Amino acid sequence: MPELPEVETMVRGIRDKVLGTQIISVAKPPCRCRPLSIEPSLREIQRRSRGRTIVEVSRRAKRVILVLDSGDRFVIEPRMTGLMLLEDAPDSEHLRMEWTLKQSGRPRSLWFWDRRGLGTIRFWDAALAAERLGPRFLGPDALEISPDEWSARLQRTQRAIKVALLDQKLVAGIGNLYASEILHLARIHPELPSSRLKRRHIAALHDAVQDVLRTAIEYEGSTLSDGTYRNALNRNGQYQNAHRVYAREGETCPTCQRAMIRRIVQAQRSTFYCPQCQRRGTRRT
DNA sequence: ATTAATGTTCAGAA
DNA sequence: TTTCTGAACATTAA
Repeated sequence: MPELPEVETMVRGIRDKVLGTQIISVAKPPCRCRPLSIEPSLREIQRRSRGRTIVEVSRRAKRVILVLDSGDRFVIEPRMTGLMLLEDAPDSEHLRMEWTLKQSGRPRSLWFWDRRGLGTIRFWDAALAAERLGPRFLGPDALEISPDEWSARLQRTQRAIKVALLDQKLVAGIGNLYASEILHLARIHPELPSSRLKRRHIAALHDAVQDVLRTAIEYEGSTLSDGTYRNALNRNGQYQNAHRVYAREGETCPTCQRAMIRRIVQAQRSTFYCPQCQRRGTRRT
């Protein structure tokens, strides 16, 4: 499920061990599953990355970025089930990429593990990365956008607010799970058209995004019942225990303690909300 | 045993 | 132009 908090956790988990190391080699481990989507060819990536030093480990939206001293960079997109790992993976069957790094003279492996195999790895120079990670493709990071910017961007679409929050070009980093959590905390009905949000909605949304995403990062992300997501040391996240509505259909709302959490489908994906706390109308609280 | 559902993204259709 | 649909894939729950 890597959304912003999970990807940030991956970055924090590997940064200290990876920063300043030299790349000895890059390889696709023998794995009987379908080939990893990479660009350009593995051969060219190997040629341009061998011997280079990793000078930055960062995140852009839901992507992990490894910047090399040449200015080239790996842009890793975990999509549904991808993980960056320094320790043992859940299984060896789905290891898709291995970086062998030289850390104070000794080799050390960094892995990209991905069960469903929808993740991608791109190797781009600085200019191409600036283009592909720029405003034409991705909106501002969800943790950095200001209330005014929220307002301007939400005004531009009639889609339901829950659907709009998943549009990475509008704002980058929020996924299906955190969209429900954020709207519940902000007390906004998920089907409210984005362009109809009032100033107080925007203020509440901005605060809820900050609150939910920052707390989720502190908890090292959410590990769902399928157990796929783990942090870089292969441990579970803990934020799932703090979920207010996600996957809690039928449970009592933690805010009002009265209504039952409801599940609806929007844009073919589950949305969870409290019909009591999150009203479409113009009323407050 | 089929079918539906799962966190994401993108191409192509409406 | 904007919005919607389905597909990519692997695995589990119903």
